[in-house]
Formats: sequence, structure tokens, C-alpha cells
Amino acid sequence: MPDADLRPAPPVTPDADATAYDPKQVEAGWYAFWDAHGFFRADADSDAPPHVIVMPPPNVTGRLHMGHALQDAVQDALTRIRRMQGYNALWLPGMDHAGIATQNVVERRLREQGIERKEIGREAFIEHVWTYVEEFGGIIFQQKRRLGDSCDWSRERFTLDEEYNRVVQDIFVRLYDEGLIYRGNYLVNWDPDNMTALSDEEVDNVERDGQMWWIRYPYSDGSGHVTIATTRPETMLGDTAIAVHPDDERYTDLIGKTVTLPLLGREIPIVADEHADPAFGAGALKVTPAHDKNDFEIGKRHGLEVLTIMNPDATINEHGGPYEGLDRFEARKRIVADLDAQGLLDRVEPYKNTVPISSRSKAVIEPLISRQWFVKMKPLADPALAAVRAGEVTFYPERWQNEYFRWLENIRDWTISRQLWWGHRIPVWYYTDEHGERDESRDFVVSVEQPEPGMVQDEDVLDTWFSSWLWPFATLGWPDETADLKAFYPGTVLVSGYDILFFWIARMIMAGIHFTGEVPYRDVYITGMIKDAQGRWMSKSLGNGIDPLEMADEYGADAVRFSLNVLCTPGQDIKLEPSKFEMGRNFANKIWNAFNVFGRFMEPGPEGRLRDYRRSRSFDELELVERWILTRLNETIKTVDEAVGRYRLNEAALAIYDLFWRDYCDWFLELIKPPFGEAMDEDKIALAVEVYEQMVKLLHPFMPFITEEMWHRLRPRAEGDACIVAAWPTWKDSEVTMDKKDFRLRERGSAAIQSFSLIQEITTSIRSIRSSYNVPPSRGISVVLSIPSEEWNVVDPIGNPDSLERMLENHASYFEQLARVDDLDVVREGQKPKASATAVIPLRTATASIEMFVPLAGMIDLDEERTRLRKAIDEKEAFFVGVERKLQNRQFVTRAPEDVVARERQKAADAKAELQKLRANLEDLG
RNA sequence: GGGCUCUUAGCUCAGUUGGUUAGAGCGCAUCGUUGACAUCGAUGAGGUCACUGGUUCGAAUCCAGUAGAGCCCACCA
Repeated sequence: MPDADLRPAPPVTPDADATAYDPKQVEAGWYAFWDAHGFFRADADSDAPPHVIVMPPPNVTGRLHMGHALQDAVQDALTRIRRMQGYNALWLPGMDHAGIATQNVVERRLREQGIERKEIGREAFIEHVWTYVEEFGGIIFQQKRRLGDSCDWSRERFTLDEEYNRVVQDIFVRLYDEGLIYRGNYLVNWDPDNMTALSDEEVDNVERDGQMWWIRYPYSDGSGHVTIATTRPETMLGDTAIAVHPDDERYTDLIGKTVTLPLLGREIPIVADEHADPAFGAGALKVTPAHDKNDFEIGKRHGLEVLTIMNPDATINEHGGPYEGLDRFEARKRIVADLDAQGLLDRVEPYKNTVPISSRSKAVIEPLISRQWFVKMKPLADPALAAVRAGEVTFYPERWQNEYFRWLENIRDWTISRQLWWGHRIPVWYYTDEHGERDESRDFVVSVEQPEPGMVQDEDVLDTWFSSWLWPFATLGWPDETADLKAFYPGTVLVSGYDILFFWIARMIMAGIHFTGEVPYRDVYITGMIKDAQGRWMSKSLGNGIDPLEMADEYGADAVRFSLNVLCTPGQDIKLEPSKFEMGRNFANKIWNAFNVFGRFMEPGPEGRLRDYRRSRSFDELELVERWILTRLNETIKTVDEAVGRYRLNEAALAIYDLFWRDYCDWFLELIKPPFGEAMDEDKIALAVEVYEQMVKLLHPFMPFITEEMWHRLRPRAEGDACIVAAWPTWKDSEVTMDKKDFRLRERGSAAIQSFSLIQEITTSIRSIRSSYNVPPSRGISVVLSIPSEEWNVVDPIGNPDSLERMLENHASYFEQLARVDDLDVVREGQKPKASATAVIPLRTATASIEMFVPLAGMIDLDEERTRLRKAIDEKEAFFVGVERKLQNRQFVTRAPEDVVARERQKAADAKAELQKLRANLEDLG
């Protein structure tokens, strides 16, 4: 166990000449600190409600890419929020052995050393893979630590560790015993590069510019020929029939005749089959049952011979006559040339067709008949469909559930055997003959253990996904009734991209229900995929990838995480470029610097520790801006909680960003920081600390490092006290008064919000005038606020007991600090001083407005002022006309809800009053 | 051939059940640097919410269609 506090102690007194924000420095030690304190560990015996996320296991050979960073930013934010909220939060990490991918990586490496896999044999090769895995396997987890991922490393799993292997084998046996796994000779997707079968999901259909060859097949009786069209002329070597549509008049009398297969001279029949489309090509179809799915079916219907003409490496086999040994594409060239030479090539046309490609090797898939293991999917899919239909699993965004339904409804059996070495061996055993060879005449035995001495195990391994689909429960000790399984299954939410919805997410739901009787998680949160600035997938070949670690080095891990969370609209792809991380970095910088506003006035406490600043005043004793910021904080906590509940982390992150920057820094700090050389009142420090601390907690799930750092700079902390386990802020309903539709029209808004909003508007208005007249910042100004006398006792925007007049007068210092107003005069129905700039500020709570005069003797340019006022009038008038039009519509007045109509009336009256004053002021200018 | 998504400020994107004078970041313009931050502050310019119809008192938001971009699925040789 490392030293509990690996973190250098934070400065006792924050440095007055504080250093600039340096993410590298801030992010250096906290991970070890958290880890050493065991904050990441979930407790299987806890009474707290669980919150469980299983990490989509990255490939064991993988390196961190932006997709990981995005999903981790989301998963870790969720985990940290729930942990702070008191949940027993588990984020379970692990790695995937990634069969083909890993085997290829190691094979390539060995080849560089001059070692061929086939030469050294299976056992030696597997040993090499394990060596490689041990050497490089954990790298991605080191990278994830750099991002701050708070996973429970004590529960880390690998899809090929010993216990996991046992589960996979058990599952195979179980499914076999249930009749859901079977072996058979079928046409499968064959990857000639890797020389293995693949599932349908591992095949991509790519549209390519190809060619259509029109070939003449002479009738055996010499009476002419039939022309067929094909995109794969080499498969003609395996043709065992020609098919025509039974109703196709052109060919009806040919049915039953035979043609002579060009080049090979075999005689093959012409059969009638509905599948032949008279409208396509020549209407006649060559039938190659061993190399085409449809032809396979036709062959079955007509009892045709199934003639495989290719070897597993896609070279032509002994059935190819003179073409034996040639690669399929070389054979194609030769065959076309030979046909042409014999006058049997009718024509060649350019043709756009879809070609099946191995998603792994990118090799063109060859449909090939081979003996493989399959899982019968329908019995698994039906309950999985029903469960989601019944709402046991909710997709975010919802539309992905339709994709899920569509796939499951049309599901086909799953080819699970792979002709690879790296993976879970298939638990099937064969008897051997006297030479030690498989005795195919005897039945095989399905069993985890070797049933009898001398029996040999199936050479094949299982599809990687056959182990990953067990991830949510196999990682928790299933099938044993472990404490972990009881505590953490089913999980809470799965966070993943839509690219593996079928591969993994849907299959996990099937497996969860089938084997445990429960769905593996209640929610599925689908993220978008990371694209480059042009919207293309990031890939090694394009070289357009952005390395998250480089970004973390340049901008900070906090910045990367925050930006990713802001950019992540559920289900929407993200066009990413490095500059996007500036937002996060600038924000972190802001967080850092904001602390210094009050931090530099904080004094040391006893024993050289930090002093603990605590507020001594009640809410009602606070000054306006303090009450205001607490109210805004309260509103924001609510917004955040609601957004998180809907997995809208982008909204949550932006809400805090806004609060911190726009409210706390731009207004609150500006008002409470002391003038010039004066010290800061300790009560004010206490309040600043209090709000900052709450915001730091809200931000922690998005920016764990800087918030942990600031957490320890804010107050003296006891051993074991840390932001990562601090109690999540709570909001009080009584203080939430936000009208989410309109910030400025909060009719029920709290006194603090209403009053301070008015001060903000007046301030902005003064600044605007200063700006248009280029009043130098150093120059103080006078401002006259003219309040309507008729509303004197009605308007009471701050609640009792203050009047509007007193409220404004009492906060003259605010205007001084914010807009350099030396002299504030609040009057009733005051006269406009000579040479004043004017503005009208509506009172949002009553049909009245405040008129503002800014005397600027010698600075007022009448033309300028006229232009300003005209512009204000034009804007207001356009608005007024729009509102009036609505109000004059009788339908609107009678049918719209009362409060909506009332609001419009209020708007119209406000606008009218303002217009009146603006016009009067304009006239005044002559 | 089916299905889905997107089209909102110069750029990248937010905008929950239809009612805000449609927002943010970046960029742009003007002004500002003797102490929180120029990775900053103040002020401002900039949008017929792709188009056409419909529903509604009211549509960026719901419905239908059109155009463009992209994705997924599908056995048409």
C-alpha cells in the first residue's frame, strides 16, 4: 500500500502571487491519492443503493482513442455523480481478448521477427500471445488512469481469464444441452485472409464499381446458347445448373435441356426456379450452390450437386480443372480471357454492386460451405424483444430501441466457431482412431472437461462476442451466487456507441435474460461516434485521428473531459478538432483564477493549516448579490439533477459552466472583491468559499482533477475527506423559483433574483451608453434613475420591506463597482438633465419602467444619441407590433390559456410605456 | 428496396412535453492591461430556424411532401 497521501500538501495560505494554472501539475498526483484511499472501490456489503456500470471492455492490445475518451468521460461523470450522491457506485473495468484482432497483431509482430505462426504451432503461438498481452496488455488502462477514470480496479476482469473461460465453456455446454447450439455444414461468410468463418455482423457490404460479364453457355445439343450475366465469372467452375423463371416465355421450352459448361465441358441442366428474375440481366441465372446463398437454396430445391471449387485460402481447388491453384481473382482474369478467346464472352459492362468485405481483414468475403457451430437465435431473441417492449430496458435516445427491434425481429443464427487459435476453445471432444486422428464416424461429446483419455478437443475457438455477451454477469462471479452478483446485478446503465448495438448490446440483453432471468441493465445510453472535422471516421489509414492523451497533455485531462461532455448530445455524432478542447481549458483556467479573488485574502488557521471560513450570517442577513448567487446556485443544482436523470450530461455541464462563469465570476466576484488595497471581509470570504465549494462539487464529475485540487485549497480537510466522496449538493424547492421559459419574466421569481436582475439590466444599459460614447473606464459618471411615481407603492420587486427606490439607492455601490457610477440619483418622475444619454429599463413585474439619464456634458453627440434612440425605438416597435397583432386576434385571446394572454398583455403594456419614453427623449433632442 | 438521422448566426453545435424579443463556444468589430484571469473583461454586429403545404389561437418544435448530406439493414445474379 503506497503512502496514503501521495499528494504534496496544498499550500497553507494560497499564494498571493499565485502561479498560473498548469494542468500537468494539477493533474499529477490526485489519481494516486484517490486510488490509495480506495475511493474507487464499491462495497458488496453496503446498504446504499447500487449504481453499476460495466465498462465496455477495450481490446487487450488496444490504445486509447477518442471514442474511449468520450465514453469514459460520460461513464466516469455518471459514476462520480452517483458516488457523491451516496450510491454504492461501481464502474467495473476489464479487457477483451479480441480474438482476430489480437491474433493478427501478434502474428504480424512475429512475422517481423521471421516467425510464422503455422511453423511454431498452436501452443507456442498462444504462449507468444500471452507474453505480448502481459507486456502490452495494460497500457490502455494506464491511459484511462491519466483521464481520471474512477473504475474499481480491484474488480478488473479479462474475457479470457481462467474463471471467465470456465463460464464461457459452461454456457456453451448449457446452450448445447438446451438444443440451442448445433453443428452443421452451411454456407458461411469466409474470410480468406484470416481463413476463418465470420458472423453476418462481421461482414460489411460495400458498394463498388465492378463489372458484369455476359457469358454464353452453349446448349449441349448444339442448337445455340443461353446467355447469363454474372459479377463473379470464376464461380462458373462450380456451376451445376442454369435457372430460368418458370413463366419466362423465352425459356419455357428450354427447361429440362442441358448446357455444356464452358471451359470445363460439364453438362448441367436448365431448371425452372422462381428466383430467376426475368427482368434482370438475361433472365437466365447460373447456379453455383457452393458459392452463393441464393444458389444454395436453388440447389436444395432442385437437388443439385454442391460443388466447392475453392480452398480456404481462396485459391481454386481440384474441381477447377486447368485453373487449379490460381488465386480467385487471377482465375477470374484467365477465365474471362479464355471465354473471350472461345467467343463465349458476350460482353462486359460496368456495374455497381455491393461486395461483402471482412470488417477485420478487409478481404472480400467468399461464401463457402463449411462445418461450423451455430447458435439458434430466435429462442433467445424473443424474450429480449419482449423485455424491451415491456420497458424493462430503456434506450437513450429512444429511437435506438427501434434499431434493436428491427435486428432482433430478423435475427439469423449466429456462426460462433472461428478457425483461429487465440480465444476460448470450443468444449467439444472427438474420439480418435489408432493414428490419433479424429474419428468422424463416432459422435462427438460436448463437455468442459476431457471426457475420456485420448479424446481430442475441437480445434476451433469461439467468436469473441460469445464471451463478451456474458460480460455484465460473468464479471460478477456468475454462476455462483456471489456477494458481488447479488449486490451489482442487474446493472444500472450501459454506455456505448451505436456501432456495437447488435454485436454486443443486444446480445448482452439476450444472454442476461436467458441465463440470469433478468435484463443486464435498466438503461442503455447510446453515444454518438467521434468523427474528424470533415465528418469522416477517424482511422489510422486516413491519419486523421486525434490522440486523447496528446490532448490531455496540451489542454489537460479536465479540459478534454469537460469539452467532450459538452459536445456529447446523446446519439449525435461529434465532429471533433483539437481546438474544441480550448473551451474546457479556458474554463479550467477560469476556475483556477477565480479562486484567487478571495483566496489571496485567506489567512492561515491554527497549526499552520488552512483556516476554515464559515458563514455566520443567515440568508436574510446576506447582501443582495449573495442572496442572488445562492439562489442561482440552488436553481442550477436542480437543473443539473434533472439533466443527469435524463442522461443529458451536456446540459448539466453547460448549466454549471454558466453559473460559474456568467454569474459567479462576472457578477458575484466583481461585486464582492474589495477595492484597491483593502482587505476582504471575512464574512464575504466565507460566502465566496461556500458557493465555490458547492460549484466545485457540481463540477467534479466533469473535471475531477482541478476540483479535487481546489477542494483542498478551500478549507482544511480531515484525513479521508476528498471532493470525490463529498456529498453532492442538494437543492431546496422553496428557493427554486426559476421560470425556465424566460429568465427575465420570472413572475414568481424570488426577491433576490428579481432585484438583482434589475440591477443587471441597469448596469448593462449604463455600460452600453459608456461604450457608445467611448467614456474612458477611468472616468466616473453620474446616473439618474427616474422611477414612476404612480407605481411607487405597487412595484416592490425585492419583496418586503424594501421599496424600489430604497433598493436602488442601497445598491449604489454596485453601480459604482460595475459601471463606475460615482453619483447615483434615484428620483420620482425626474426631469431629464441637460445633455444626457437616455435609456428605458422595464420593470418586469409591473406595467412600468425606469427611465435612465446619463448626463455626459461635453460628450454627447446629438446625432449619435438620435441614432441610438431611433434604433432602440425601431426594435421596440417591431416587438410591440408583433405582440399587438397577437392580442388583436380574438381567437388568441379566447383560446389561449389565460396566463399566456396575460403575459402578452403585460409585454404590450411594457413596450408601449417604454416607447413613449423613448420617443419623448428623442423629441427632446430636437 | 426498406428504415433512421441531420439541415438553426461566418464555423461547430444546444434548444424536454408547441407559447422566450431563438441561445452557446469559436470567429468578427470597437474599447480596455498598476494586481483573479488577455486561456481575460466590456460593448456590439450577425439568423425569413433547408424548402413547400397542413394541424393549431400560436410551429425551430407536431404531421405530410420536396431538396441536399450522412448512417444502418437487405439474397437480386
